Amino acid sequence: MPKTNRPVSPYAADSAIRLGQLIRRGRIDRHMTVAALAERAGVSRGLIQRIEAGDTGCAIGAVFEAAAIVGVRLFDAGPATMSREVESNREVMALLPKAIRSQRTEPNDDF
Amino acid sequence: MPKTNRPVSPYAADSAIRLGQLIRRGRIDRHMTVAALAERAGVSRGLIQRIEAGDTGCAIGAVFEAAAIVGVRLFDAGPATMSREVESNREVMALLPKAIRSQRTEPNDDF
DNA sequence: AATTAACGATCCATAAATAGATCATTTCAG
DNA sequence: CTGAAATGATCTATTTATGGATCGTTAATT
Repeated sequence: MPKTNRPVSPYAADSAIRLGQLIRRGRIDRHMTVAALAERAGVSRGLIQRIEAGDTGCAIGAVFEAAAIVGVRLFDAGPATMSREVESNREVMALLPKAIRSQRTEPNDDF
Repeated sequence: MPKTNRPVSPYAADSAIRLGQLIRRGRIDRHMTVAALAERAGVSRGLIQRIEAGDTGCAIGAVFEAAAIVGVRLFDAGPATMSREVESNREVMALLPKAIRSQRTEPNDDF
């Protein structure tokens, strides 16, 4: 349990917990100790524990690093294709409007 | 560009950038300004900018919160099913070994 | 083309995350 | 069953992220 926590929605909190589960599972499947994963990720043992617990305060870089090491696939792209995915999407991004003007109809809460 | 950055692997860095792209795209599709998203997520405007830029230092809770608001689907589970996904996986987790003993073949960093 | 909101970047003070050490407990191997 | 190792938890010092303000630039609308 983290010392303190900023308020987050249930979906965001659950997403962090889910990712923590995937990381823990991947680590155990690979017969790695928490300490071993921490060392390879370049972080402390305590941070790995918080990551696996789904602490929403952890830096996303540390979490993704741990995920990568234990083989958790992010956003339907493996290590080989993630870079290309990002690159090809830059073109798409370039076509989007650079600034949003009208708030139009009240922000959609439907999801 | 973030002030400072802890070293992360290309895959982790690209993953953060990819998620930032998805969030930015979702925000623009919904005609939301950066400021509007920031307010709804309960964070500062500057943080949203860093999130969309793929800054690996951002708290994962803030990133997932922004993702949720603009409708980015995480780990193949929408808001309705994420909670159940986590819950049903607790049983699976319970079956895994609680501690890892043998390093098996010492983490061979031979290459 | 002019207007003005949105954006991106930077600086500083403050709040928060992280590292590192330590201790108790659990759990696996012999 | 026993011993050693892994885990989980907690504490403090330090590093770092974040909020909030500001400024120049960009770009959408008229």
